Amino acid sequence: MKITKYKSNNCGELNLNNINEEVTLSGWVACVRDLGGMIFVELRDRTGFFQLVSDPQVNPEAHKTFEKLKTEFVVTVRGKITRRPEETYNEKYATGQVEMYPGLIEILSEAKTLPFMLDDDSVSEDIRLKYRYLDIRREKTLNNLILRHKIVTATRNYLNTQNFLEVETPVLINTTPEGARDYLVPSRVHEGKFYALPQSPQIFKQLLMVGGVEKYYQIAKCFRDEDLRSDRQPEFTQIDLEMSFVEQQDVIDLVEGLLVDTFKEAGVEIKPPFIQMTYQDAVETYGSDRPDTRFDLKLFDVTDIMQASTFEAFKGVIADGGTVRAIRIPGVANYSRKDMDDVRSLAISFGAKGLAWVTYMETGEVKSPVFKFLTEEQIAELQTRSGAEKGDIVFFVADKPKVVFDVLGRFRLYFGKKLGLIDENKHNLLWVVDFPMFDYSEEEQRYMSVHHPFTSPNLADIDKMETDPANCRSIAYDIVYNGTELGGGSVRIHSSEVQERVFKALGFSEEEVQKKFGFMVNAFKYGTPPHAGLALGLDRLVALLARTESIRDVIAFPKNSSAKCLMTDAPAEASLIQLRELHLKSTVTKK
RNA sequence: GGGAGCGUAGCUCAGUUGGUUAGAGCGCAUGCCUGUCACGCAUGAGGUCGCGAGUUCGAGCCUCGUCGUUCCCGCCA
Repeated sequence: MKITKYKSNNCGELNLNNINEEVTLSGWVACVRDLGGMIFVELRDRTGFFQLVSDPQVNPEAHKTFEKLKTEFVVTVRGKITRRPEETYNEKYATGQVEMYPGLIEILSEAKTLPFMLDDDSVSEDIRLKYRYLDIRREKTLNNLILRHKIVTATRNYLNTQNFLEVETPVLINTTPEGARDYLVPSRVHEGKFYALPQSPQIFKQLLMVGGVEKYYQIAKCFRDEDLRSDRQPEFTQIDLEMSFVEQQDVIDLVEGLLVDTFKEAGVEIKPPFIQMTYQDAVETYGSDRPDTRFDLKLFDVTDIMQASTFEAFKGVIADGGTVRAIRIPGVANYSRKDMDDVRSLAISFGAKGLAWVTYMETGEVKSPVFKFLTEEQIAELQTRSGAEKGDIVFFVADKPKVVFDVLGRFRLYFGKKLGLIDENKHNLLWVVDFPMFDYSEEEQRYMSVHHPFTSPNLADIDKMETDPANCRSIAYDIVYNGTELGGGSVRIHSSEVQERVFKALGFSEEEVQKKFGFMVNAFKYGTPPHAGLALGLDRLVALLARTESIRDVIAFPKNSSAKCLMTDAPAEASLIQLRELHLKSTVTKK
């Protein structure tokens, strides 16, 4: 390291190899142990802890300063590294065999008593966020930032080696017609007009492909004005990349290599190629487009059995285009009536209209409210198909396919967690491919893009865009890690004709297309390479590798769950002068 | 927008059926203590029980409202 006036070495890097070296250290006083005579001080910097000792008989001058020290004072010390008496070695610290009797000590900055103790892991998050600069002094928070840095560095190294160019795209752009709510920025120069902050650099990175960049990446800030969750912040970071002259598999190969390198930074070894599962398989088997395959509990189809039964409720659902699926939950046959009521409420809260079940009691008895509608053969077939054993319950949901898969998928996760079936040491990565192109929105009464409007349809399904949009597949893919969507991407449309057909299928008029995407459609008329790309959620990736629940833990200065910064109090009111300059008038009435 | 949980000392929490002066640990202050490393010992300071209203002879505790915070649903191409 470069030697400065304040530092010749880092605290955490000293050991027996440095004995007798004269060093200068600076840092924070983590702890003072005043024994009356001797005083022990733990000095902390980014790298770790180092013990200072003061003895009034060794150095009375320095000792006077030591007596003034309090927690979190910033000090600089100079002295010789010495070996601790062997019986006082501290195995807990890397520097536990050495210490220093400083010849010189200077207090660089005093500190008030902190509002919370740095070694207390149970301090509530709002206090840590209010004093985030103190929270960052905590080893855990700092380590998360260090891990994030390592992952970003590994990403840059990997992509640079693969000949990618890192290109910045603008932050002040136009609003995005599809997708999330935009953050708007009023224009001072253009009265009544607004920029928006990007939800992603999507259009720009595609235009970089038109521009011949061929391989682009960016550690890109993205903004979405939607309600927050522990894994969602209003501003977040994507590892965004795009490549020309490639197909889906080329992107997958590249990203698998990237993930190997980034996971390595967290000490996790993963081995591509990862499983590729179709969207349809994922949804039918796991009830989710981001299946957690760390545990089994697969859904299965019983539509045919119920169709052949005399259970009119289920038969009606099936006649209306519905389906009946089931899941076997092991070891819950002893559930009380109340437990079962809770499970039923859970199903209803997940969107089911009702819940049916078969209980395989420990005694061997098999009970179900639906047995009266079934023949012996059908009951036997149910057991064969479910593989149910004594102690299990098989749950059924009948509804529109979307509802059934969603409910049973959530059931699967709920019981997976509750019954402790999830092996936390697994690192299951998989690709979900063949996403549908469109999804019908009841609210908007039209088809919407499942991915985004620039996603290429599967060439085999291209004419379904007009004839059967619901069954038109796209060339879109998601990377899923332990049941979390880490990122996704697609092969993009590179033909302006196909792009116009997609816009039409989405219900955009020609005027709308010209107005919103005219520049893009035009750009594509000047020679566009086939291209594809993907974006990874950096915050989620780091949070998962740091084994923390919330992405706030891996962001230096995050917003709380109501999108507020507890440290700076942003967002805040703007002055009337500012508003006037921006041609804005608040509609909020003051209380 | 909806649902649930939480809010008592600087921090983390306890507080019985509504009943006298609201407690603990840590931190902080002062004193003692020469090999500590969660140093130890002693003494002490520290409270708008989030805020407002209501019920009651009496509210930290019950009711309503409100604010803050967390999680979930909706939302997040």
